[in-house]
Amino acid sequence: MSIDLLFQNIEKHIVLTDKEKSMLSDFLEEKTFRKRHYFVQEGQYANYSAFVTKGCMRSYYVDTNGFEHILQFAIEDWWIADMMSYTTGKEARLNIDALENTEALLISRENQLKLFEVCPKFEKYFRIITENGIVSIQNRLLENMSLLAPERYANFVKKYPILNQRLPQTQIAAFLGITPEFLSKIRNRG
Amino acid sequence: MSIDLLFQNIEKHIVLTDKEKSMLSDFLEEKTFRKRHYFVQEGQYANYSAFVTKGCMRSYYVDTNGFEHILQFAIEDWWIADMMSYTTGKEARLNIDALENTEALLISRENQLKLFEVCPKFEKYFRIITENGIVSIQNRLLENMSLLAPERYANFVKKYPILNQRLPQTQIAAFLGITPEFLSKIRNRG
DNA sequence: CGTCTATTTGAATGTACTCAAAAGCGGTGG
DNA sequence: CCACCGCTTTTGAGTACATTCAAATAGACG
Repeated sequence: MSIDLLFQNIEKHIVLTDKEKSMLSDFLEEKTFRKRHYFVQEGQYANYSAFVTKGCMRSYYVDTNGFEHILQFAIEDWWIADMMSYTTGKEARLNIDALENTEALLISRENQLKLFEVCPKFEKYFRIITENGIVSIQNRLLENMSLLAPERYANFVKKYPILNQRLPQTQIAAFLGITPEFLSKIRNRG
Repeated sequence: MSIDLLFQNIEKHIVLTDKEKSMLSDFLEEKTFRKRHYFVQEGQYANYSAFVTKGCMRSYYVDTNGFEHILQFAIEDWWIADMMSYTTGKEARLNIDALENTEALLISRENQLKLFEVCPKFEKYFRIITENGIVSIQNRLLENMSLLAPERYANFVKKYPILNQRLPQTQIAAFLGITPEFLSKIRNRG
């Protein structure tokens, strides 16, 4: 069962009883996204968060010149959402779509908050992974500010070797904040 | 009382009883930092988080060439910490110091976690402000990737007019990810 | 095999940096 | 009150990193 992946993920941080597992399970929806299909589109109320159990999704911002800037990739065992829309209820500014055929477990913000009331353990779990998320994006921001593109790419390969194999170069470039042409030059020289 | 500022901050998100307030109060330490003095230094175990009640602090990373990159400013009513060290217990990679004479309320990670056990409301509060923190830093990362320096500066002025008045140009430049010389050129018509 | 997309390569360009020097500003002591 | 010191800001010329645009090549997929 794909939900076991989520249970395992949660149990890295807190311990769950069978009852809590089934409670959580009741609050989730399973959904598949075919390659290129959207989970979230800019302008929508994106009140769902997705836990990927198979495949790969990405969240990205399209700037005023039409360029895409990727905030996050989510392969198996990762959560992805437009946190702004999800937590505040405002219109999403991000798009989230599937880079591969993808299976995910969805939870609505409403259900998530209910879950927190019924069982504060889950609030602890999300507090912890949100803390981890902050640390990770802070690191990324500092890397972007302090390193040149070839170094950022080297770090990316080191940190996410699987993504480097699995994703097309355009996507990696849009994550690193450089053009695909320049990434090509980095790969084939320095 | 300076702790009232914190209570007000918390009560934007959850409701506190007097008992809970005094409980929180017992877990906090009041501390002052003179201008240029450190709250956290790279290499330390930075197991305290600070809520600034007066003055201004900054967290920053010093890269291998000795350049400072500012992650966050914290004036009155803001929390600041090396989240990585605070949450994982590892050695800090950031420095945090006072840009002005500063007063802050400190909470140790240990006490914070105790507080969560005694009263899950506080875990909710920190879950919420951590969510808000993610949204804010995600926006900043996307701005850095999609905007030119003059636009980033314009947004900074619009978003933090007080900081723009209150901070020296070198600090703002180190936050925006540009050199002080270039910020000078932007300000004087660029 | 043909079409569509992704990648490679190169020349010209742009954004921001480096380095250096000058000018402004604030605090301190004479 | 003025003179000096240290620090920040300004300004300019030359340079580095990365982009843009265009065209050629390679891959993927029906």
